[in-house]
Amino acid sequence: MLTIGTLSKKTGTKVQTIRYYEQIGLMPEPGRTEGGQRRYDNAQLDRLSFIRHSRQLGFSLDAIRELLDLSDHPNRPCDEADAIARRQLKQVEQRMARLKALRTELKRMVHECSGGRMGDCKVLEVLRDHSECLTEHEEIGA
Amino acid sequence: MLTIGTLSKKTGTKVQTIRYYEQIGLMPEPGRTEGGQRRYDNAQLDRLSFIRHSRQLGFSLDAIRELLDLSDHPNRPCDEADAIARRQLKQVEQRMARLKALRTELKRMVHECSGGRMGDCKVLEVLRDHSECLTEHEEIGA
DNA sequence: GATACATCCTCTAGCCGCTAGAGGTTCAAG
DNA sequence: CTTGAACCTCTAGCGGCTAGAGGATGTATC
Repeated sequence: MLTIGTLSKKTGTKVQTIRYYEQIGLMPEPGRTEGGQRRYDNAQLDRLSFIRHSRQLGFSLDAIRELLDLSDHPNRPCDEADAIARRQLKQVEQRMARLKALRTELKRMVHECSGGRMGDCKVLEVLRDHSECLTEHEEIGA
Repeated sequence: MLTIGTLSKKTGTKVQTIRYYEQIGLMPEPGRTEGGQRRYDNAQLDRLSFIRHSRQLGFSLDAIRELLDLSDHPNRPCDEADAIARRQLKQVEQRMARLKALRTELKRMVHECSGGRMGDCKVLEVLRDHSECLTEHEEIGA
């Protein structure tokens, strides 16, 4: 039986985050001591590790919820889990493409700035005038 | 004189967002009609374009605030603006590196899954067991 | 001048995924 | 039996918006 603190250390998840996952129904309600403190078993440790690892790979909590559901039905075909992972891969690739465009533009800004006064600063000039940009970039909320 | 709706269309910023920028002090309080509706001039249009473009390049609202301040002092040396842009470039590069690791891992997951049942699903297996990962990846909050 | 109706106003609350802090209780070691 | 670290609940906040309720204004047309 693990305390929430031990679980926290074992999985690298903050205590508050574990309670948060319980609150939103991602983690089940654990048993309690007489005094009301949470006690976890190994199944719950595995579940939290799964969640944590999925988060590291960038899955949303909603996607993780789906994956956890799927993993409870070992006899169903696994296309669905596969589809979720593919979706995530696609998102990562899109984000990378956007960042690449940003990087190009930022690099250009920084290179062209040769350390004069603000009035002639290339950085500020580029920010003022989008038409100076070579690439399309639609970051915001990515 | 522009209405908020016109400003919204010209800059591609939602009306609510413009009001939000005013609320947090990023946009100045504009003039008003007798009836209390906002009216904007060209200086404000330029300022919002600057903000919008900076957001597209991934700058935080705080960074933009600094950049706007700097751009009001054309005689100061431009190192500071330069530094902010370099910082942003660095962040973008870090994010890209992280995403690259994620992509590798996700690709592997998806490739190894050959469409059996959930019980044998490689996707779920990898998520269950971090030690199967080849790369380090510490996404979460990136 | 009346009417219609698009656009504007303020205000509140919600999104994601946590994180922090106040103020109080429980547990385990010595 | 005392200490003090770790636990508890609850509320509020982060960034950067976004959505909706419920009402006022502005402009074009008749």
